[in-house]
Amino acid sequence: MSVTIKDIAKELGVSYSSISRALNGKEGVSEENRLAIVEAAERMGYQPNELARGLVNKVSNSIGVIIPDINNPYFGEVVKGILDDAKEHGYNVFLCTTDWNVTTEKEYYDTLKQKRVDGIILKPAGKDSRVQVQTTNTPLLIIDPQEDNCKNQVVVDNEVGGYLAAQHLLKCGYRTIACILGKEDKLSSQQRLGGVTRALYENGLSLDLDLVVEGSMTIEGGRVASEELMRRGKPIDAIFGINDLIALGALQYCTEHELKVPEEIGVIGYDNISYASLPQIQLTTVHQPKYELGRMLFETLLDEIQNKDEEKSIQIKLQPEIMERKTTRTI
Amino acid sequence: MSVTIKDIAKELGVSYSSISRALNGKEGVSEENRLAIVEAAERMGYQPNELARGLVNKVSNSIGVIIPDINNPYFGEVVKGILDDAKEHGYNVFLCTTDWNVTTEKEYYDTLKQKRVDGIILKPAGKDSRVQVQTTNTPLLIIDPQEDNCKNQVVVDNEVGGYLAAQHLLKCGYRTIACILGKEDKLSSQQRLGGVTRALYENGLSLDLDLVVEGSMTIEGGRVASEELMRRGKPIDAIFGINDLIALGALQYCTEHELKVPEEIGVIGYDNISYASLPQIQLTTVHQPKYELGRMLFETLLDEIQNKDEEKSIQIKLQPEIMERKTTRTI
DNA sequence: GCATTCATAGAAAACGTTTGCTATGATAAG
DNA sequence: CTTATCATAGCAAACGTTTTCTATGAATGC
Repeated sequence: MSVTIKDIAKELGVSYSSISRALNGKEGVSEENRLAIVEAAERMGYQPNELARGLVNKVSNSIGVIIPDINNPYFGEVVKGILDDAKEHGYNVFLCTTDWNVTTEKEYYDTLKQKRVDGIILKPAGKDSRVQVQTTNTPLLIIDPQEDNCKNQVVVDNEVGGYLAAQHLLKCGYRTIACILGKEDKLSSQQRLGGVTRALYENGLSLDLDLVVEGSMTIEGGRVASEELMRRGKPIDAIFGINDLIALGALQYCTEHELKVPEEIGVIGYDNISYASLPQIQLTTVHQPKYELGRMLFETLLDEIQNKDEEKSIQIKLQPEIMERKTTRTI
Repeated sequence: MSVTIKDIAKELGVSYSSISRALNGKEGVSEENRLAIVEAAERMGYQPNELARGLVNKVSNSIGVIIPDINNPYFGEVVKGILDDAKEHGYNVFLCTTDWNVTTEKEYYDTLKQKRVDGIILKPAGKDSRVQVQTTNTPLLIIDPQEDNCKNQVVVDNEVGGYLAAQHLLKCGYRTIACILGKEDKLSSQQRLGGVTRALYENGLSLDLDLVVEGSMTIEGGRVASEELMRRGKPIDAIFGINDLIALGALQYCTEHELKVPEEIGVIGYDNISYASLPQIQLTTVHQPKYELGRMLFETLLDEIQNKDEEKSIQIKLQPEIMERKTTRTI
């Protein structure tokens, strides 16, 4: 079908080893021949077959990215970071979305390995993710890893993020803080909740577990969880949504029930997705450097791909920061 | 490194053709052997090398998707549709984003072809997209194609969408309509503008070209374009943003300049991204069936992949619909 | 003028599959 | 009992590259 190295060889009457050498810039081919070869390749529209190259080189120059939800802007931006960095290094990326389903995750994981990707970046779909880190010889980089025993790690500090959120709410004068955790991402939720607890503790307060609920990590999930929260009948000063979508849902609940934000109730989110800064929204939130995270994830994975055997371990911890806007009162 | 068909063959003392046949469910291998083979493959953790399979079968079971911007929720949802449908058919997808840059587009296009993807879905990065449709033997499906001469086509009717938008504004009593087109996507912009013109014409009005500006297809782009529009000093009843992001930017401009929406000025968008329905936003817009579009795009591409030679042509036209919300007044 | 070095170029094996062809042995048909 | 049929299984080529090894001839050194 398409033109191969052999076609060029036939055309020029040289061996195909020479073609390969010329096109890959290796030595062992005269300048004269090299010129003729690249000219012919150009003219004939030769495009190297990466399947064949991959087979012999044991390298595919592609990676897989498995995330729960591409329509959550948080992942959108992380993916964009990965994509840009990957392109700069000559890699293509297979995008896979799991909808927080561990079975789907495993299926994608297996097909990616069969495609012989050089590495995989994975945000686990659940606590009981079936993907075994140790089993694999394909480098695997986990986003928000469960254990600290991962060789390489790039994270945005969840505990600090939770701490910052609670600290800010307290500073604004909110006392009783409710939290809506993400039922799909219990690990991050717990880490952030840990930070909240610490902030409360430092201020002589403690977390009321009746005010901690779980919701789906979507706008609708946040709205539903807010209902659940209010149904418990306890007074609430402020709501901490474990991500901006949930916080947006809480905001929606407040609008629908004519609760004045930020006067009667404060709302804070997490992630700082772009819509949080719209003038109509102005959601106070905890900023995560999403795009940078994406880039660092790829850089780290690449390092692992290139130095597979080395024992070096990379541990990068990015810092979240508070974005004060209009859904929390200013004192 | 990883276990191959030959390893299994050695383990069981059979030829590797038998392994291949057994694992692919082909006939020519006894039931007894088949059982032993699948058992051994399972036990040894065999994972077929898709690079090798692809090389001989001339099929990679992967496609490429080239879009301008994954963080525009419109593309996010289209991609999700493609992803889901692709998965159901055993395909993986390479995601590529161009940032509306035709050079980047061409680079991605070439590497995808080198990766021997079975097909490509492409939203052109610009009018002078360097990707030649005819040159290729890799099936290529264009989103919003320029010419009508494409063999296969799946579109959401842009002309009708523009018509619906203008029709709605007129129905609400807005007369002088300004349009913010997308400078990156002139083609869709023009098609939608055509619909606007028709609606105006049918109502005895005509389009004032002084009220047509171009902006970047982002929220900020919409805000900037609104400034430009207002600077022209002509009275404006309503603004039609060529996508929701631009409309959101226009809305932002209105908020900042204390223009009352929808009383003093109406705003309508296009796409119906999920954020448009937030209670704080309530953007009137033209709905596009994005997810369904994604699925149909893949279905159509798949058809082209499987019946490459057939002369059959697929033409699917999906219909947009108006979503009345709060940024246009009700009469 | 001969031996040595060196750059260039070709032959062939390898990567991990699939598949057409051939060989084997058993069974069925005459 | 011989021949034809058939299911099973192995061999080897092919897919399009890269790379090691070897061969060739020119240039160099003595």
